[in-house]
Amino acid sequence: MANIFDAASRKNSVFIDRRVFDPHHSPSTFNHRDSQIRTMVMNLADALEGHIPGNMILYGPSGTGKTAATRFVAQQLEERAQIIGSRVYTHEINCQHVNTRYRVLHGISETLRESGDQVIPFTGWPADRVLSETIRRMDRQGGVHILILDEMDQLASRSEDQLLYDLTSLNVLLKQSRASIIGISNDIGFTDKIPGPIRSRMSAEDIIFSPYSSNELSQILVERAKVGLRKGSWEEVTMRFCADLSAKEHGDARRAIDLLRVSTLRAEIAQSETIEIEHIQSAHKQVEHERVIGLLQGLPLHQKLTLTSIIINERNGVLTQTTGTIWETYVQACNLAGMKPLTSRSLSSIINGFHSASLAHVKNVSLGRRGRTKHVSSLLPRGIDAIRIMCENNDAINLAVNGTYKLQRRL
DNA sequence: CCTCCACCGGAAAGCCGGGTCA
DNA sequence: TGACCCGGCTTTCCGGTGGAGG
Repeated sequence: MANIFDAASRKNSVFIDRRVFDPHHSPSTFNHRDSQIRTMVMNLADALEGHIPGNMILYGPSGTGKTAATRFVAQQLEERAQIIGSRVYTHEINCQHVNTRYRVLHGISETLRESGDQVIPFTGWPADRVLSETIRRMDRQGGVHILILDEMDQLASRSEDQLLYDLTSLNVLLKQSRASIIGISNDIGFTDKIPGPIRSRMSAEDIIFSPYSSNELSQILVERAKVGLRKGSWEEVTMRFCADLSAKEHGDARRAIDLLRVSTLRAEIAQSETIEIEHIQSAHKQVEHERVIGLLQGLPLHQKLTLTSIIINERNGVLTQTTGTIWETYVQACNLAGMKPLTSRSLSSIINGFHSASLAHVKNVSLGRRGRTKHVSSLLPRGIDAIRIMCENNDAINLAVNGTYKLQRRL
């Protein structure tokens, strides 16, 4: 009797090693970022002799290899330190989630916890106490600590200035060890948000990562394909197509690699032995749809109501949407759902958030005597029923959408 | 050239739900 | 059990502003 898993047999899989398509995979060699890596190595070599390496800040859009290059260099540094018997430790903190003074210090401290140490709670302690515990543990370990702050720009709000102050003063407070910072940022203008005194204390060297060109992306994809895909299942020309598509939109290597992964899955589903252009095209569509659907499902209630208002306005033929017209529809929607609307100030921030998430195109415009505002239009891909997705399991939105539709039609 | 609109957006403060600690 | 702390979200306050129209 046929087994239901027969068709899904991996025997003829196009993949031979899926791990190289994992977003966290670090390749054993690192190409196309030679000058950046050289600069990092020059700075960090000091750590091997027990000196304090210069602080560095790596700038560049996402998927330009900042994190991967840093991990690569950090790993090589630790290997080298082990060989020559010098004490160098790297601590990587992703500030996307670990984004407050308390959490960052907590994160560093916990990597240094030994048996017998008190477990620092996720909240509750005064942050100063977490700082002194962190310093105690760093000193106990000794050597040089490299603190890698990934997505550091997420910290640059008022309340986190204190953290940057703490970290740049570490070498004054530490007695038995040394510390140095590698910041990684998507936002090139983020140092401007840091107060001058802290910026000058940090005196970091800037290292710029620009988006990969189509050529570079193509070579990266070929490198991965050589390791991860069965020989004969792919051609350079299809990798080129995949790279061109990615370079045109973002130049993000991570997304390009993921596109190749999904394309390969598409080829497997179609029981094709080779990856064809059409697989890449349909994967491209699928990846974009999944990104948007994920975003929509994860939106908080008022953001859903705001986006719903934008879509309703659009469907009702409002040609140029401004903050004002969205606000009116949004207030109606809230009333119908029996909810208290947020202030227009909050709505304005929500709309800006849609722009960053590429859910809407937002442009500041001046209408002269008629004031300044934003022009807003949704960027949702065709074929996605955004309102239906947002309505799932949400009575408030259902109520607001249906009511607002009826109301608008009557007008 | 000046006014003035309809917002913008930074800063600060408040609220609230989660937590620790003595 | 009350004082205290953290962090996310929100409101409040308010100075700022591009450019059409007078």
